[in-house]
Amino acid sequence: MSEKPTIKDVAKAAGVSEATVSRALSHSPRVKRATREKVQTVADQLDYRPNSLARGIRVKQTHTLGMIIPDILNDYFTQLTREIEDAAGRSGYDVLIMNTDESLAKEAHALNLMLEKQVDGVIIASAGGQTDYAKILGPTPAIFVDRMPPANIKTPYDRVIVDNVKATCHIVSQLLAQGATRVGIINSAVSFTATERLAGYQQALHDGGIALDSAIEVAARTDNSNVQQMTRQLLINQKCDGLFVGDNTIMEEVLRKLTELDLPNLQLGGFDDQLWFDFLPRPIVTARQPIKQLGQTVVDRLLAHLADPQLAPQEFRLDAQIITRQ
Amino acid sequence: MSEKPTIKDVAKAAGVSEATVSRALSHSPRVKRATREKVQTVADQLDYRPNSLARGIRVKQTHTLGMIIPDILNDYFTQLTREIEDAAGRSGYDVLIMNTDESLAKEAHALNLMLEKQVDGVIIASAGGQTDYAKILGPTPAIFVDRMPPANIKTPYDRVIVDNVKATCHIVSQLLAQGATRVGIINSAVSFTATERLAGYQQALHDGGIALDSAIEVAARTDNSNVQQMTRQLLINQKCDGLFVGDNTIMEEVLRKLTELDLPNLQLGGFDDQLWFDFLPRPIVTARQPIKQLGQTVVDRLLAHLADPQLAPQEFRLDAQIITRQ
DNA sequence: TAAAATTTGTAAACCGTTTTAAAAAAATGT
DNA sequence: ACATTTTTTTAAAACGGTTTACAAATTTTA
Repeated sequence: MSEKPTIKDVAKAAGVSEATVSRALSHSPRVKRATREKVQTVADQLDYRPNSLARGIRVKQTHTLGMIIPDILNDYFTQLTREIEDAAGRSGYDVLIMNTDESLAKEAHALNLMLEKQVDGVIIASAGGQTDYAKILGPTPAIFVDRMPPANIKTPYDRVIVDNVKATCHIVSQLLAQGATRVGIINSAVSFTATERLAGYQQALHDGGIALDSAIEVAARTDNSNVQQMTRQLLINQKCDGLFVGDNTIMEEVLRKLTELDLPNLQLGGFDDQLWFDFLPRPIVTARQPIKQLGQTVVDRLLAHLADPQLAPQEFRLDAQIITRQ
Repeated sequence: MSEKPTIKDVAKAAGVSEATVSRALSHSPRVKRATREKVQTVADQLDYRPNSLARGIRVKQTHTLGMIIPDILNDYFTQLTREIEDAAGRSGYDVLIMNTDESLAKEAHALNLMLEKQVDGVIIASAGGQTDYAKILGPTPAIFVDRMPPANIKTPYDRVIVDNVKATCHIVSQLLAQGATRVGIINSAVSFTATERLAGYQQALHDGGIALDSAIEVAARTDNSNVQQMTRQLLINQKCDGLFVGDNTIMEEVLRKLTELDLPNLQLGGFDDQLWFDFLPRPIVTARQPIKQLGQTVVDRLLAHLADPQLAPQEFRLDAQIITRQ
């Protein structure tokens, strides 16, 4: 009871050698049926569970993938995580999840931990920064999803991502179609996706024949109070009648501010869809990402790289679905 | 490049023995400063990272805790996970997270995986069912949080949980105080917390001098359409002017149904607080759990059990905070 | 029935690290 | 300078599995 049984204990109890137990439990064909059954029952009875550390060190693979997400409180990433877990599970792989809270230090820690635990491959939604992933990862395969590494750093990895430019362009165009004449944007300053979404915003204004107004275009997020202040700035001072919000977490602060301001005619749009947007008193135009497909693609490609390390890196762009409410 | 460096490579490159490298990198005092520095630079230069599987098998601990949650899409559990990760990190422990999607099969798989990976202890929010945790876990310490194992199964483990009875009683009493005269309940049928919340509901009615009406009291959840149907049943057919909702996920379905029904005078309350409840057109009375404190307690106790396996199991009841809006 | 082919079991090597015990080197005391 | 103590380093033995090479047992073939 106080010590975990090892393969040795099972072998002794079953009256066979350790190697036989190993073969029996891994369903090797080179063992008599009667023997296998005997070993199996003894193992069950002892509650024997092979030590995967010992196995991993010998066979040099763990059938485990690492997944690094920047914000476990963000619904988008939890949904993505779930889909990736599912897809990996279907292929017999388990997933180690670590959250970095958008911190580079935590990301480095998570990456190190996973490599030390000898994951077979890692899935990264980057926290940004100038990390040299190739140097850290060494020969371990990896793939990026949603949050890419900075563009100035060369990476030999696959990238799976939604077409942010196109989707944002659609959303903003929709706001205009719904009657907005002056659309502002609140965007997160740093991330890879933010840059693309800004481009989509600009594209939509251009397509709509609307001159860019630098006063309403640039908006960097630093903290929550900042967002509320910017909301006021854009909607009251700048008199915007349309607003595009760059992501989930910013949207929450915007909505909070909107409960104070009385602006029934504002046309609101944002990236990432949430279930509860349906319950709000005001319709929001959103981009719903094909999360299941993203997850499946990520896992398929990573496993393909495990099977063939020579596989050339590639970028996958999927289309988001635009949700208009009323 | 194509092979990961081992301690042997470092030893050879530094011109010392493997044992010395091991000591140097683990900051053992039994190594000369000059030697340590030399080893360190060689290790850095080779991008050497110790194989934690190999270490784990030798030292018989991994400094890793496993955490099993029943629903990664449920905000409550992601918040709890984050707090537990933080608390564990402060004590030098890492956390392996696995999601069971409320499935007993996945829970069993997750538990097995963690034990095979030799986690030092496991934190469980149970998916219910009649699992004999003590048998599965063997000598590995564990602790339960929020979702307890079924009451008829004896477990030698700590339990950390909010006082569901008291909190629910408060919420329902508040609904009554706000003018409700006939309060219904929609509860999840199976879980441990559901039973307690039902008791709290009954208590509040009793305290308010209101007779129990079996027609509105019992409500089991099976699937989503079921919830919407029950909402209609209680609010229209049974003419309830107050409603208590047993958890997060049920609340979403109730709110969806409420967008169809025109019931401005309904007094609504539910367990678990969400940020976005603030943005809804209707105020909701909720119980906000002391998640940070729950997480810290869980980790503290689990680590205490690691240090002293003899420590007697204990139950910790924390109070939830009742949030009334307007 | 002997020889060959096949199946099954055994012992030993191996994976990468830590640790124990012993040896080597350096420091101290006389 | 030599004996003794102290500090560093090393070689070898774990840790718990898997796998390989090989021997033994069994079955098939001649």
